[in-house]
Amino acid sequence: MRRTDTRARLIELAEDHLMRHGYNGFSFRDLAAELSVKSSAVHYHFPTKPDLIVAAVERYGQRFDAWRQAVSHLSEAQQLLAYIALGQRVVRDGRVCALGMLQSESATLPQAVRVAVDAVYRSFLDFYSTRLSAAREAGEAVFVGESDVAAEVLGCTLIGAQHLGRSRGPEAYGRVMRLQAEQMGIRASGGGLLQDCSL
Amino acid sequence: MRRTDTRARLIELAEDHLMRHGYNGFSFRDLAAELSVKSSAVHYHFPTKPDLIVAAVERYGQRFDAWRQAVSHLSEAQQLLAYIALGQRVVRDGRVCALGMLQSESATLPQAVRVAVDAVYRSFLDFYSTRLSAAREAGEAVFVGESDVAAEVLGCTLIGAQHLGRSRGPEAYGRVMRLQAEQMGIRASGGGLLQDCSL
DNA sequence: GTCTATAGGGAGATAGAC
DNA sequence: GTCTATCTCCCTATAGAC
Repeated sequence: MRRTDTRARLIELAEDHLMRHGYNGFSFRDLAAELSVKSSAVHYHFPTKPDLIVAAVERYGQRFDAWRQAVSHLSEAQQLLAYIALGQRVVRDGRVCALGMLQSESATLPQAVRVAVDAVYRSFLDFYSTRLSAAREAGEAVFVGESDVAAEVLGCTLIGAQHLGRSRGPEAYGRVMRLQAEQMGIRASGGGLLQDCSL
Repeated sequence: MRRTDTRARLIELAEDHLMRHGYNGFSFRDLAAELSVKSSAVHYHFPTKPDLIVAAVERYGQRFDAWRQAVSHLSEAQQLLAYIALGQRVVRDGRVCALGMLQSESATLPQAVRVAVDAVYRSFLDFYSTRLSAAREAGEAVFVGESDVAAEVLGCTLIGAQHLGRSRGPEAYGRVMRLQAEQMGIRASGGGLLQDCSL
């Protein structure tokens, strides 16, 4: 059977496997089986595994950029809370942020993948940092020091909470992030349901 | 060559590999080579890989208990700061808390290992929780809500910061944990060098 | 306790037919 | 674009000699 969208499907599938089992937790054969093709067909589209993963990570970054765009109409604090809520849905789905997964595997990753992860990580940090900074000025957040560092703190806690949430239930993620948000004085002033900002 | 301490050495080695590359990041052959024996000798001491890892995790818990004992003379806040400082030395050494590593792999772990990790995790959480609670009463910490949840927050941030520290340098760990400690109002009142509490 | 030898399987990757 | 077939390597694990 001749298909034209295998390449795109592979990137999607790879992203999902990455978030569930990490770089070393799945093989080309696994992906191939789910698309009812052989692993050699996968190698046709992506000669090596790093090639595929880099593509998946880059797409992950693009999707995040799209998400940022989609929630940009919300208040600063609401955008942060929306991302935290998004993180919980990911955990409920048995997954973890792809960057968090890859970061924990960083010592066993091909260099090309590490580089790609690093680039996308900057996007995420930029989001946290700019929102936190603006939120503080708008009186929607209270924290000390540079917003860049506060952004790192928030990111670390979120990743840690996702790992925790997978082994001890999604409620653990909720508990942790709720308190952390409170500690950073993140308060939504505008109202509105965060559940609406999925994607 | 006939040895009597291979079993103990294997547990030590396994712990180290666990902290560097995780459960799926090393093999019996790797350990065997480092002890200049064959992998079948490893299987003699530990029939299966989960057997070895469970033993390593349990020993990790025992070492942590010993560490708690060793720092118990310090003030509550100092004990917390000592653990945070210990975490940075681990990162400088290219490693990560074994529990943090295993937690991120949780989806691909044999059940026996997950159970062992869970048990030891409770030790760590108990440490955070009791120290935070006592520190708050002693005016050495300021945070809202239950100390159990604050403990989870601190633990998540620390694990996340260790992963971050490995991919972006140990200073990142320091930045993050310094701010997080500050946010939780953790202040050492007694003085004294934290560097002394290595173990 | 450790060895050699080996079974049985899965990984990433390639060659050449269709 | 996808297939079959195959290579090479590494993994966990076992049997039986020393």
